[in-house]
This record gives sequence, structure tokens and C-alpha cells, in this order.
Amino acid sequence: MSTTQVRTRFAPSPTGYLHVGGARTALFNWLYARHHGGTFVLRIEDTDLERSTEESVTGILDGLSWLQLTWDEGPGQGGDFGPYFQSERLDIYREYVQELLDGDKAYLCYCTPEELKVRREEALAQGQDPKYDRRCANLSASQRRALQDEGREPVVRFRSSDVGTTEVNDLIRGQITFDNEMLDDFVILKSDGMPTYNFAVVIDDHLMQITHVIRGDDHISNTPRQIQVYEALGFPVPEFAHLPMILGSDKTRLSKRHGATSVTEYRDDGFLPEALVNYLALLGWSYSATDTLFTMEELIEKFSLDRVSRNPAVFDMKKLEWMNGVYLREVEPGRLTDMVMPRLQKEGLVPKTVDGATRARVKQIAVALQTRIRTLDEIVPSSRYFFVDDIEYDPAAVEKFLYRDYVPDMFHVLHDELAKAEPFTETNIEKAFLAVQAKVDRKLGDVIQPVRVAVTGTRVSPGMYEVLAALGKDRTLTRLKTGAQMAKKGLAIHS
RNA sequence: GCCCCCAUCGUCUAGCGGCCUAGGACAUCGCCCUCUCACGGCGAAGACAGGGGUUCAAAUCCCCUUGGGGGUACCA
Repeated sequence: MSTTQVRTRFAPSPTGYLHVGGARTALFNWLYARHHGGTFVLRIEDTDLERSTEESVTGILDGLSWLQLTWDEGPGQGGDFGPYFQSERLDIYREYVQELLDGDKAYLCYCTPEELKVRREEALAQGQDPKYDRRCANLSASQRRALQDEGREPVVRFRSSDVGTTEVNDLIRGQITFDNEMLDDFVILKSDGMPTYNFAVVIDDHLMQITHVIRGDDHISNTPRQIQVYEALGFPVPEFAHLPMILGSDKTRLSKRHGATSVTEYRDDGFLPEALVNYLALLGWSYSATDTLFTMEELIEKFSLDRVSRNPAVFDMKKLEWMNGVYLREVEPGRLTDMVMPRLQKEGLVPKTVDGATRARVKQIAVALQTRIRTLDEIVPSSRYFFVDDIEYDPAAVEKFLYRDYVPDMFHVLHDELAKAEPFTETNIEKAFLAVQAKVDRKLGDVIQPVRVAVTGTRVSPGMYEVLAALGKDRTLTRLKTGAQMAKKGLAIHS
């Protein structure tokens, strides 16, 4: 075990929202740093001028913050190794590019993207490796001038070795060997003056003193290129750990067509950050044969790279939903009310300004539905009948439970019993029901199910007494009257 | 095409040569609880991709095949 401070980083490119795969990578980096009392760095890799946007940066920052994946250095945090936006580090890259140029470890290349594309396709068509043909590798000064005069903007290419092998020592996969022959002279500085990923990542990871590069295994193939740059510059090579990919249900790379892939989308749909984190932690990592539920603290304590899997993992929405439900059930009533309130307001079910009585009622409803929702958003459809007067009736439910000959009379009796219930509490409501049940001499279910349909419009709801108490006496009595009329009409038509 | 990675129930995984007639979780199904649903409890079904080796012994080690994923950009 080395005594050097562990420093990890998450280095997203701001070309879109924070993807759950990215969040998982961030999480593992964060956990590794926290576990070792190290530093977690956030660096924005915005060298792609075409695709990088300000909104993406904001979205990524928001997503990480929501997940509680706090960074010690990076945007908004500062740090001794900044700037943390690659677009602000251009001078630094140029300096090292020049160093390579001076040492003849890199050279100017004047081939245009179009020319390269044609040559690549030709090579492929002839069954040859589509690597750069090095035609600019040994240009004379006058040749360069001629090309320059044609108006060509050069790129800088790394002069890569094509003999021997490059070894990647991966903490998760062990040693991986690449034939240097496979690597071509890749571009390190684009014609617009921006560095490419494979170059900038090396400079930054070195300068930011990153000790452990933990990233998706789609970067494995890039690693030998990066190692060659480390070596050309005389930088020590950090540790690498390549995480398995996250796939969709069809085993292809997780993308939008598999469903939600954005962290903020999960937030908006009503997932809890601790549930998403717990779920993501289990995608590629496991602690034991039996444990699946972990708090953040436990994750920090138990996380280790040697328990990271090598297999790609399919993102299982069902399991995430289950896990979210588990966390949801643990939420205190007060906090649950706070979480549910804005969603009800957004739907216009609860007014924008909430008085004490309304809040108490929402709390009562939220608690009643707590074991029945898997995401916060589900509160909306499952509680609608508490808030609106023109409830929707499920025809099948009406048919089955309301169109019974004893129902109209029973509803009248129940109506009068409930009218007497004061205060309108669960216990008093239960007394009324038991009295009615005795009077009509039927099973409790035969009393309750018709009432449930009359009151909620459906055959599914929390406990009847709980529902009526939260609904309130007035609405309950009104719906019983309406129900009795519906029952009468229905029975008349049927007979 | 070439290079690299990966391969245990439908899914996430435990397993790191004998403890495995392969364990857990989600999903599925059944039963219990019960005013419905949910929660909870109990139970069932369900996997070592195929073929060769190595070994007294292989899910575990090696090789091949097959399958999946990734890379091969002036994207990251």
C-alpha cells in the first residue's frame, strides 16, 4: 500500500446530460477517494467546441450534487491544480505539444479530414489496417511551407512506436498487452488549436496528480496511446481501473431508447438520490453474497476495486424501482410530505399556498400511500380521488361492486351512520362500518368494496377507514349519495 | 477487417480447485396476513454458453469455438 494521497477524478465532457453510466463512474471514483481519505476531483473536458455546452455543465454539476457526490476540487470549488475546465488550459497543452515537437516525438500533419477519410476507406476496402499512413511524418521545411501555402491548417500527430508492446496494468482486469504496431500516429492537437482527448487527459491527470484513473472500459483501447504519451513526456503512469459498461435490456450500450438515462430525469420522476446511488453501486460492484442495501457511509466503508466485476451489467429498471420503494418507505412523514407536495401542486391538486390543515391532510394521504408507491411521481395518479370531485370510475369495478341489489339501501344506512360519526376519525368510521355490517349481515368485504368503488372510483386503495378519514366527511357523504344513485340506475338497466 | 474486453438463474450478482445436490437480491408464480391493493412473512420455479485439456477433484486454471461489448475520429 502506497503512502501517497489517493486522488481520483471524474472527467465528463459537457456534451449532454449526466448519464447514469457517467454517474456510476463518478460514484466509484468518489467512493474510492472517500474510502482512502483521498481527494475527488471534477474536471470538465470541454475540448470539443462543436458539442460542448454551458447547459450540459450545469446539468452535470446539478446531477452530481443531487447524488451527493461532492467534489473537493473543480468547478465552484477551486483547488490547487486548476483550472478545471480544459478549455482554460490551452496554454498548458501547447507547452507540452511543443515539448514533444522539439523532441521530435510529434510532428505537424497537413492532411485534411476529408483526405484521411478517403484513405481510410480505401485501406479498409483493400483489407488493410485503416491507420494513418504517416505521409507527413518526415516532411522537410520546404514541403511544410508548400502545404501551408495551400491554406492547410496542420494538426500535431504523436509519433508512436510501432515495435514492441505496451502493457496496461489494470486493477480490475490484470495485465493487458497491446502490440504497438496496432497504434497509429494519433492526433494530439487539432487544427483549431484544441488538444484531443488522448493527449489532454494525460497532461491533466499528471498535472492534477491523479493517482487512480477509474473510468469505463470503453477506454481500455485508448490506454496504450495514453501510456505512450506519459512515457514520451517522462511522466509516471498512474494506476488504471476500467469499469464494466452499463447496458440496456438488449445488451447494447445503454441509451435513450432503453428508457431514462439521465440522472436528472430520475430525480424528476421521483427517485431518491440515496436509492439511485445504492442501485448504481451494485452495478458492477458487490460486497457479499447477501447484502444489497447500503447507506452512503457503508458504501464508503466497504467499497474496494477488487470487488468490482468485469462483466457488463444490464440496467434493471424494476430493481431500481423496488429499491426506491424500500428507501421511500423509510422516509419520515414530514419529509415525505415535503417531497410529495410540489408534485401535487404541479398537477393542480393542491393549491400553491398551503395552510396547516391542507398540509396535515396531504401528510395523512402520503402516509396512507407510502407503501404503495415506488416513485414519488406515483403519488399523483394514486391520490387524485382525494383532491378532485369529479372522480373517474373504473367501469369494470362499478359493474362488479356497485351493481349489487343490496348496495343502494346499504349506502343510505352507511351514509346516516357516518353522518353521525364525530369526529370523523378512523376509529369512529370503523364503528359505523361495523354497525352497518351487522345490520345488512354481510361480509365486511361486501360492505367495503362497493364503498371503495363509490369513493375512489377504483377497486384499489389504502385501507377504507384511512381513506375516508383523509377524504373528509363531506366528500365521503356526497360520494355515497352519488354511488347509491349510480347503483340504482345500473340495477334498473340490468333487470 | 484488425485489436482489446467479457461470458453463473430472465436481470444484478456470490463463488477466487474439494465447503456447490451452485448462495442472495429484483422480476415471475403459489400460499399466508387481509376490506382491495401495497407492505410484510413463507415457499416454488429458474443458471455455471459449447468443446477440448490440466488435476485424484473444475463453475473456479489453460486453449479453441460461439456469443456479446468496446476501440480503430481533427468525439470524449
